[in-house]
Amino acid sequence: MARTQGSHSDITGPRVREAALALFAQHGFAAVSMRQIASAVGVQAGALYNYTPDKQTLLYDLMRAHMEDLLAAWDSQTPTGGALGAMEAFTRFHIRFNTRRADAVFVSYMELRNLSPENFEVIEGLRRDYETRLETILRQGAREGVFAVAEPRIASMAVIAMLTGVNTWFREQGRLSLAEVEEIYWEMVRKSVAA
Amino acid sequence: MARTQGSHSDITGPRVREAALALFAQHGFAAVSMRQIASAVGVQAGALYNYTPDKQTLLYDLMRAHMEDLLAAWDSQTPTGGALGAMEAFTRFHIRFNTRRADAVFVSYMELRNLSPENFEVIEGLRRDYETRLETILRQGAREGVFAVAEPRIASMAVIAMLTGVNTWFREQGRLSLAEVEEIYWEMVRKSVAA
DNA sequence: CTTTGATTTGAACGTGTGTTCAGTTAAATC
DNA sequence: GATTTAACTGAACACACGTTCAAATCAAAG
Repeated sequence: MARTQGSHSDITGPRVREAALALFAQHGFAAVSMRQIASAVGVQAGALYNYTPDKQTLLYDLMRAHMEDLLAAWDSQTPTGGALGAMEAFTRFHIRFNTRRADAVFVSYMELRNLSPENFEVIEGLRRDYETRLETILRQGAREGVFAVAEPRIASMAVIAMLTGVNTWFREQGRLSLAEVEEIYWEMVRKSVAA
Repeated sequence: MARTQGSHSDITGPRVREAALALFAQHGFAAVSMRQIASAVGVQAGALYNYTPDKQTLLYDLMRAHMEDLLAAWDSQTPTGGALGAMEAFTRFHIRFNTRRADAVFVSYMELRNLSPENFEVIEGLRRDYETRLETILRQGAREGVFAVAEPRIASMAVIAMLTGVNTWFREQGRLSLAEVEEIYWEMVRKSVAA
């Protein structure tokens, strides 16, 4: 045998995904060609097919990886302080995680309609899983008497929509630091679900 | 002279815009061809160029019309009851207006990157105008002592993000009526900015 | 140094793109 | 009914698309 499995592959594979993510975020999935991605990586278009069976699967893999990272990152935390503590942890986690991966967040939201029905179901399921994490906190808080939410499922979607909105305007070099942004949003979130 | 200006034109023009809006919302601007739009209207692709100079301008006109409708509809209201009354009016207005024009809202948010720089500036300006309407209410409420918001501009974006999120899950035939949805969101919004 | 096979190239495939325009159609005016 | 002209067709333009694959390349193993 010659050449251990994946020598350039170990480098090119990630670079393909990085370039695709950045380009998809900037121009949209449909507006980006395989040749553009290849050019950003520094290979010919044909070489991409060593790393993905097709363009659609490349998108799907990016989105699935992002959603699984998100869930794994949250699940690796163990918030203390009851429902209120969990709520604060979730708020700060969501803002921090999402602002650091703006491209992946953007693509995972904007390009859902470019997924095949089966792939869409998987991604949508992961999104629902994430929402359920927050819904569980809200229900727990209602039992504890610290939250008053008429519809925990809808409240969880409302809070997530509000927090994800940070990505549309936040810039690392802007007037407000990430810590300040967390503070502002945590205050609003806290009050919005408070008993 | 023969034929008053625009006979079929009066009918075909709006139909082109309707078809384009629906298709852009469903598949995305870049993924929709002029031939698809023409086919939905029942004409050949060439005929579309009687109604738009090019595909890009068709998108721009749809987005501008939507944003101007939004601003005009809000400005035609004259809320009473001080800042709190205005806030409630804004919340209910935004939900009602946006759920009824889901396609236009979706396109106006998702396809910003497909606008030319000049066109983008115009649409972004209209969006800022709308946010400023809400920001003004928040500042007024702070003066009145009924609201406590550290950053009115950011709070306005947070509230709008939360309210626009309704569009991602609300269905006319769903479990909750629009009135119930308004109620749930108004309670959350009210508390989130309350003093 | 030769062998091996993973990796990449480069050209080709059929199909679709936005846009243009000479020519056709048909409705409204005189 | 003849005339006018807005509205539309249908074909063409040059170019770009995703994907395939035989051939070339080249780093590591023997």
